[in-house]
Amino acid sequence: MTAKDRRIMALSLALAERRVIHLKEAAALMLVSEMTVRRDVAENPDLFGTLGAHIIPAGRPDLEAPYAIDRAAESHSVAKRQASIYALRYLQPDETVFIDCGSTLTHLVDLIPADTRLTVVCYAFNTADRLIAKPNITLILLGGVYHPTSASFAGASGADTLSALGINAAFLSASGVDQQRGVSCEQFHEVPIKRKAMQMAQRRYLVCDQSKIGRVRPAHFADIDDFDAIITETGEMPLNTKA
Amino acid sequence: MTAKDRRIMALSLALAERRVIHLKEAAALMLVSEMTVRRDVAENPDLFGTLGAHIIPAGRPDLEAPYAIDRAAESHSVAKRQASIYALRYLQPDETVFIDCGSTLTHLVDLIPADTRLTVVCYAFNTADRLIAKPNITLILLGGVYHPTSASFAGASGADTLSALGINAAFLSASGVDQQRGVSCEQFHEVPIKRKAMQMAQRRYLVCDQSKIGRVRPAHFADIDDFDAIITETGEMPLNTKA
DNA sequence: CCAGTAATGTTATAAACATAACACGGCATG
DNA sequence: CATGCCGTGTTATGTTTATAACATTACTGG
Repeated sequence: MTAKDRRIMALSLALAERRVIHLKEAAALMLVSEMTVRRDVAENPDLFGTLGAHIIPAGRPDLEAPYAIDRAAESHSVAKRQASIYALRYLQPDETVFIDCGSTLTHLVDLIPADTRLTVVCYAFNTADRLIAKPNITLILLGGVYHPTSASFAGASGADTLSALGINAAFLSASGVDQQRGVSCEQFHEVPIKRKAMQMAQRRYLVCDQSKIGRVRPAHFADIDDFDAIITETGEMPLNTKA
Repeated sequence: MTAKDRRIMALSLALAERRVIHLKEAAALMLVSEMTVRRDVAENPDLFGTLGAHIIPAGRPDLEAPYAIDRAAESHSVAKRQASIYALRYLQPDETVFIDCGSTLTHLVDLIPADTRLTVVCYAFNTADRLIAKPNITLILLGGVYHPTSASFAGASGADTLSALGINAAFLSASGVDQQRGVSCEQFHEVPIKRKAMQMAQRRYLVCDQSKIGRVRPAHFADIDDFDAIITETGEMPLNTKA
């Protein structure tokens, strides 16, 4: 048993350093046949996964699910992407911007050119994840307790940190936008951060797809004319008739 | 040009939802031949990468580099893993623990069983990343400005948040441990958080490999007998003769 | 409308990969 | 010291993937 154990140990180790390792490489590494490595991997599905002949760490629940176009349509990802393309025009280089959580704004992050220098404040894990990969971004993450439903962090210190920052533009997301009942989201814990970010920002943009218009969700956080513009897949609609 | 553009757009979109997509699936999705998708992918190496017939988002600098055993040996990963195995014994279920940044403790995180319920406080991105995947962990991330060198966040609010937490055990890392000159790390911004975490914790463990013993690094943050134990690949050495 | 070029598809062939079947050696247990 | 199991390697076979060459279609500028 011990030789085998050593192998799976070594393989986990190698995978901790690199994210993938090729079957052939792994076999050469521990001086056994590819077949043996295959069997090791197959026997430990909780540890290892595989993409063709490449061994990867386990826990990629996204691999199994076939990509359903309807699911993508349902989630309005094309609309979100398009809205983000419009929103990108409001993102000025060398500024400090706040980026809200939610899947819409991850598209915005993806669209930021690699050479754009920017300071970004965020509180969502998936947003931070993408920003870390970009070399010219200074990232400020608001911490707190992690909420899996929105992949975001929430806590008192987040709003505190925000108060000490000078923010040029805030990009907010919402899952409900109603003329009378204002702008709302699903999670209450997002509200204090959204509000504080809007308060601190010079410019406020709401980015969402048209399907959100007319909907009301539980957590209200702003009125429509608190924003300088609402940006959807059909373009921007200037507001701020208040000021 | 426009049809092609639409395709790479759609492919980016699909990859934003799932992390990988199979060549065949992608071809079916946009109603072109696999060959065309191959060419699309090959023409945009800055957007897409490939693992066999699986298309993945670009920016995996770890793929190209062949896995060098010497580099692994150099980084003492086996020793770190072993030290973490010993450290795991001090991790009690249902407690609140602090986990420091640094590659050693990412091993500890990897070793936490999936069914262990735990509240974990951390401030390193790679630590948080691994913890999010674990269902029974409540994660508290200390935010702040991101420092790429240590993949960690630093800021005043981190220490503040810590003061409001009750921590049972703190697992610290270090890159220098010297009998006379105490325990030190590379980055000064880690010091306030390390100190506060130690101050708040009931039990304090230093986890590092033997190569760190006798070394002194720039940022001093504790003395040796501030710890309840120092845990290395050879096992734990109880201390705290102070108390 | 035509030539020329870019984009896409098709096919052929080689390489890589997956899987099953069987062979060999060690090393426990009776 | 045989028996049988376990771990491992080898081989054979079919499938998938990679690449290049060529055929077809679509698009462009004149």
